[in-house]
Amino acid sequence: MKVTTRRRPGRPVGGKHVVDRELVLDAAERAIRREGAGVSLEAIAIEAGVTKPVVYARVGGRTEVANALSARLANRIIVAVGTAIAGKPIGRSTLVSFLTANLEAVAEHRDLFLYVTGGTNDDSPHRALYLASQSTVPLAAQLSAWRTASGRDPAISVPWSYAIIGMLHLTSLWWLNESDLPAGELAEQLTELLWSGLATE
Amino acid sequence: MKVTTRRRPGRPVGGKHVVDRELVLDAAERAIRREGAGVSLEAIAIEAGVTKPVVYARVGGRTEVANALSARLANRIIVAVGTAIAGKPIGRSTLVSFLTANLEAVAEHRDLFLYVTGGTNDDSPHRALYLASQSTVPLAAQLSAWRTASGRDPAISVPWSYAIIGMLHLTSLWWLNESDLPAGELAEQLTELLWSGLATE
DNA sequence: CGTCTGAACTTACTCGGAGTAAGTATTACT
DNA sequence: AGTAATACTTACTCCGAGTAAGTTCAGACG
Repeated sequence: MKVTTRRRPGRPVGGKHVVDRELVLDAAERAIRREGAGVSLEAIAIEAGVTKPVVYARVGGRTEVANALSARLANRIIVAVGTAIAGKPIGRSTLVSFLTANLEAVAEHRDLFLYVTGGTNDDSPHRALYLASQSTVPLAAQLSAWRTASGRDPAISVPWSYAIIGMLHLTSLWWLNESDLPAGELAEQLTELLWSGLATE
Repeated sequence: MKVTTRRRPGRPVGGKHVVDRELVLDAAERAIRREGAGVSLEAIAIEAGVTKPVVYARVGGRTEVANALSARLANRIIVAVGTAIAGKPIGRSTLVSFLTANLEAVAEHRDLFLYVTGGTNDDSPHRALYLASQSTVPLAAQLSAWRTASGRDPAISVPWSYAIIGMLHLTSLWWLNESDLPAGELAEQLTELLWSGLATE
């Protein structure tokens, strides 16, 4: 006999949603942890204790799930980074903290990061941008304010933000898969490039 | 009556391959140009004038096709960049040329770039790294030689290469989709970051 | 010259996942 | 009580990846 007696069709007793959007996304994260980045929507639904159409009703199809998880991940990273550099003035050591916090956050949510970056559907370029933009917005704001404060052109901050996020993105991917450097060390190396530039001076 | 009488089953008259690997990849590029990054293998096969199993025999499944096209794209970029900066010593203006050539090459092969970066299958993180590594290898060699020549630590050049490629990668994506800056201008902005760094000095 | 083996294809599947239509049980309203 | 709306599940369709089996031609061997 089966352990899990599947829920019968029909409205559930109590009349209320059996799971809400957040619970579906929680389930999605667990499913990703278990099965890797290639999870099917059905697996996510089962993990949430419901069936596919419920997932569609709460959050949407594959793209929407991925976007929602992107938002979650971006948010966690932003929070982690925010607390790591809270109060510090912009400077070299703050940059190290920023990068370290980023790397550590990515490592902590490894599977989620791979799921989100490893586009499982066609328009993953768009999602890559979507994910990136969530991270770039606050970063660009910071940069812009900083440049303005030091009397330099702030217009450059948008492309610079994409540049920095992209740099972190690929470096993280490489680091997670093929390197065993400590996060702090890699952060230091990236800081060297980002803060001082290539120039020999 | 049909225009194209489909090839009959059986060995073709003449007994030789009707298309080789390169022709299949050419067809893949055309198919991508026509249908965008979401092309099916069947569409590629038809474009090549054959059927799916031939594509499998010549180059392989989706992943292999994507990898092969990655290699092509990476190669073209490397060549374009190589001729753009041939002979020039490493320096700020060479960096501008490097970045401009990269951006222009990516723009020229827009669809291919989106196909390759927009992983259509599960392990696109791995392919992203694969694509990246092809670009990073020569770059890392350059950087390493340069750092050695100027008496500095060359070990840093691998992560730096990934950093630079990643930066270019995401910036290109953003530029292709949501910006209309001239390539040279964006290259100038990136150079400012990459050469001089964030530091105010 | 006929036959047999292997090469180079196509046809025709299977398999799995995304997305959707239709059915069923419960609640809420009149 | 009877009806409408709600919140599910079942049971599809559709499409693409990948593969097994069938078909035709070339070359070798008698």
